[in-house]
Amino acid sequence: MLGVADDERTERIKAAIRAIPEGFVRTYGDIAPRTPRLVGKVLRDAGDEAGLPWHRVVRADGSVTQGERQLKLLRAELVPLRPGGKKVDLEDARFPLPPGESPL
DNA sequence: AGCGTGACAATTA
DNA sequence: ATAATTGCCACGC
Repeated sequence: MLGVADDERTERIKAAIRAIPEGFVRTYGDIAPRTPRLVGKVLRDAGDEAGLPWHRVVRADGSVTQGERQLKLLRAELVPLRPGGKKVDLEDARFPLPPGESPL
């Protein structure tokens, strides 16, 4: 079995990330208002090839965690960036909360 | 139980 | 706008 028992918290986070459509982003705090660091841990543990759109997860101020590598992926998906191109325009790119996934 | 660490967030200077 | 500080909470040893 490849995927084994991820904790419910971890699984919930993965699902939330997977739910981000192309062209949009969500912040760590939006996914887990109380434990944004858990999200980072999950992403790091998952790796770049985990099937998760990790590049669509950005910080609360619109800055990205993985630098140019992530920015390139975001630009490729037409994600609205702020002048300067270093941060995401959250006002336009932030994906609304999908039904069924309410933050604690 | 304590201690250190972290793909964070909000505040203050 | 950048840097430093504090708060937060979950994980691993």
